[in-house]
Amino acid sequence: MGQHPLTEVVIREIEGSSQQAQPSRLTREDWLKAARDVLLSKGVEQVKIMTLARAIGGSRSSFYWFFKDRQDLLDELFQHWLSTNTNAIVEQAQRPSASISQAVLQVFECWVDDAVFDARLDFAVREWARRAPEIRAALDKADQERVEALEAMFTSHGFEETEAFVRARTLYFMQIGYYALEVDETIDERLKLVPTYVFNFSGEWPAESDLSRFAKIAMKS
Amino acid sequence: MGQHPLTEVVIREIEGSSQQAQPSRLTREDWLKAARDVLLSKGVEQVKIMTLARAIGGSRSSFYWFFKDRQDLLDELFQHWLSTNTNAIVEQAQRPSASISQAVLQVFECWVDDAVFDARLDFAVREWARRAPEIRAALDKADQERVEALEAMFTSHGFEETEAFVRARTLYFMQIGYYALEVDETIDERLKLVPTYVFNFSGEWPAESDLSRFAKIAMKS
DNA sequence: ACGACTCTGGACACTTGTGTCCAGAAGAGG
DNA sequence: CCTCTTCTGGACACAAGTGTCCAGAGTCGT
Repeated sequence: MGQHPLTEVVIREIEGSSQQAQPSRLTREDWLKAARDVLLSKGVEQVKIMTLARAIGGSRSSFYWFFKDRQDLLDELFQHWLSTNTNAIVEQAQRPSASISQAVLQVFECWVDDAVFDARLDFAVREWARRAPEIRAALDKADQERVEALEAMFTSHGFEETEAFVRARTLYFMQIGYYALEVDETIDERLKLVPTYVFNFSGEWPAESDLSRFAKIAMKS
Repeated sequence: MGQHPLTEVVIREIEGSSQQAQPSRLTREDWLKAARDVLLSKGVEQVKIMTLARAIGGSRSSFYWFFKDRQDLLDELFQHWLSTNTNAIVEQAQRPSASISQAVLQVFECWVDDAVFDARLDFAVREWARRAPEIRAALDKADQERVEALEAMFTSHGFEETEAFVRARTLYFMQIGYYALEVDETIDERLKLVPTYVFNFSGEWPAESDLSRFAKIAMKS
C-alpha cells in the first residue's frame, strides 16, 4: 500500500514550485511540505491530518493513500531532521582553523545560515522530544555529539579539559537559549555583536579578515 | 458561579499534604495542583479537564463547579507564573555585591534553588507562549527585564556597554538553553563546574568564601 | 479508445475532549 | 433530625480528530 509516485514529484519540481493554484492531484511531497510547515510554526501536536488537508485543499483519504497513518508521517518528519541537522554543527566544529577565534566564527556560521543548520527545525524537534521517548533519545545523542565536537575544538587549541568543556557548553547552550527565546534581531544588529561574542567565547578578538568573510556568509541568507 | 471554598483549602493544608487516598471532596486547589503538574511535565496542550479528572479521581462536573471553563484554569496557571517567577532573577541581579564573580554566583542561586526560581515552570510557559500571543507578550517583557538587570549588574562592575550586554545575554541565554536541553546532572557534578563557569562569565575566579556559601545553598534543595 | 492503475470524495464508525443540566448525595448549623 | 448550601455523578449534545471502505473520476500506455 502507498506506492511512491516519484515520477509525479519530479515533474512537479521541473514545472517550478511557484504555481500552487491548480488543485490537480496531491503528491506525497505536498503532504510532507505542509506537515513540515506546521511542525516549524505550531509544533508536532498541531500536525493533524484534517488541518493539513484543509491547508492544501485536498481530502483526508488522499493522505491515507500516501501514508499508512499519522505516525508514518511523523516518522518521516523525524527522519528528515535526522538526515539534515545532526551533523552540521559537528562538521563546522571539525573544520581546520588557524586560531580559536577563527574556529568559533566557523561554528557561528551554523547560526546564521539556515541552509547549513535549520535552527527552527531543531527547536521544533526539541519540543517534540518532551513527549516522545524515541525522539528524546535521538536528540540527547545529537546534543552530546555536538558538545563533544565543540569540546574537542577548544582542546585542540590548547584549552585545559574542564575549561574546554565549560566553553563548549556555554557556546552551545547559549545558542539553544537564543532560539528558545525567539529573539527578533536584524542581521546588522547581530553582526555588530559578533566580535564581542567571539571574544567572550574564545578569549581573543577575531581577525578582520575572518570577520569580513563571516559577514559575507551572513548576508547571503 | 464557582464560589471559592477557602475554608476547605485551609483545613486540608493543616491536615498535611501527605495523605491523598481519601477521595472525599475535591477543592479548587486540587484541580490547580494537578493542572500545574501536567503543565510542568507535559505542557499546556496536555492540560485537559478529562485527564485531570482521571488523575485526581473525580468527575468533570466538579471542575466546572470551581472554574468557568478550561480557559479560566489556564488564566490562573498563567497568573501563578506571573506572580512567582518574573522578579526572582531581577532581584538576585540587583543584590549588592563586592565583586563581579560574587554577583554572578548570586545569580547562579536562581538556577539551583527551585524555591527562588522555578525553571521548569518558566520553561513550560515558554512553550505555551509559542501558541498564545498574550503569554508571548508577557514572556518577552520578562526576558527583557531579566537581561537588562543582568546588564546593569555587569555595568556596575565596570564593564563597557557592549561587553556588559553580551555577557548578560550569554549568562541568561546559556541558562535557558540548559533547561531547554533538560540536562541531567547531579548537584555534585554541577558544583564542580561552577568556578569555571563563574570565571568564564565574569573574567575572574570566585573567592573560596563565596563558593562555600553557594555550595550550602545548592545542597539544601 | 480501452483498460489498468492511481488517486479522490464522501460516508461510516469510533475516540477523546468540551461544556450544560439537573437530581440528589454529603456536610455544617441550627 | 431537618434543612440549606456545597459539591458530585451521570446523561446529553457537540465538535474535532482518526482510520476504513469503496464507488468512481483521471490519467497513462498501448
